[in-house]
Amino acid sequence: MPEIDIASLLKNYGLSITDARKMVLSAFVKNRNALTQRDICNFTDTGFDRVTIYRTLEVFVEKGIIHIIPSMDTIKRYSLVRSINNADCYQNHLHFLCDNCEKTICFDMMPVPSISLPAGFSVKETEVIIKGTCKDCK
Amino acid sequence: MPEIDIASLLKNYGLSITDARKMVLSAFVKNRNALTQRDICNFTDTGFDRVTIYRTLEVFVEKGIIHIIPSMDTIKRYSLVRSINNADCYQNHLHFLCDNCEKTICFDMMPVPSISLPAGFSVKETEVIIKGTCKDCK
DNA sequence: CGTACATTTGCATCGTAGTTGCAAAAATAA
DNA sequence: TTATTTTTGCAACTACGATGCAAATGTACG
Repeated sequence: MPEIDIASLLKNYGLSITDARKMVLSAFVKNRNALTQRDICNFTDTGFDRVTIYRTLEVFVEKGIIHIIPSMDTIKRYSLVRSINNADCYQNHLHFLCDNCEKTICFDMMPVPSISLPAGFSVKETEVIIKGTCKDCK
Repeated sequence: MPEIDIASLLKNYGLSITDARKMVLSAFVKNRNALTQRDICNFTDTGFDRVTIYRTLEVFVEKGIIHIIPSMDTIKRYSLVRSINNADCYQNHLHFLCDNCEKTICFDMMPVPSISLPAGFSVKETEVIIKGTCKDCK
């Protein structure tokens, strides 16, 4: 039963269990792509208010359940945090942006090569955005 | 004389030479960090209209003079295209985001390791965003 | 150098993503 | 079940960015 998993997942993150949160979290669990507030409102078509979705996404980011994917336009995109952290606990995220279907596909399971920076720069997180054509569009 | 360089640079890109374009381009040439429309309006304090700056940035992106840096918020950030393209003409961009001073620093001169994706995905451009603390803030 | 045409700029206006305050509703704890 | 805390929904607001159009500026050519 997925319902139970979602609810206990919320509990594990120290969040109270509400219909909106269950809905948003399962949207991410079921979907490999990045999601926007609009995606979530439209796709599931449950009648939650925009503001509720915004606030739910905000809380999920604070708790480290999802993260914001850097993007070129002015729309915030989110995806589940599934990255393999390396020995130093840096977070690495890898996403693919298809310039045809415009989907953002998560490749967090793939290793991101570490990049050495000049002295004095400390690294907390690495985001790799690869642009091109995805396998469904080619 | 920097004026002349800027003007001929515009000409080389097939653009007519106007005060607004000279101002915006020199802002990028003089600045190693990423710039927003607001940065450009505030920093130089020449009285160009917001819209003029937006349109200038748009034209510069089309001509390949600057590019949009993926970001986590809803503000568009731009920086000069200075990347070394590899043999296959992929564009690689590397930027550092300081979580203290919030500057976006361009490291386009550094090589970006190539990442192999599953079959069927073709790569046109790679954007690497490294988050952490910059050398001035540590 | 001055005129004619093309391009760019500024103003007003609009669209939309995201935010905030507050009262009602729902969740948690006792 | 009740009391307290948290979350939700509504309304209103902010800010970035986009668009249409007339005035101003740039370019090309005689």
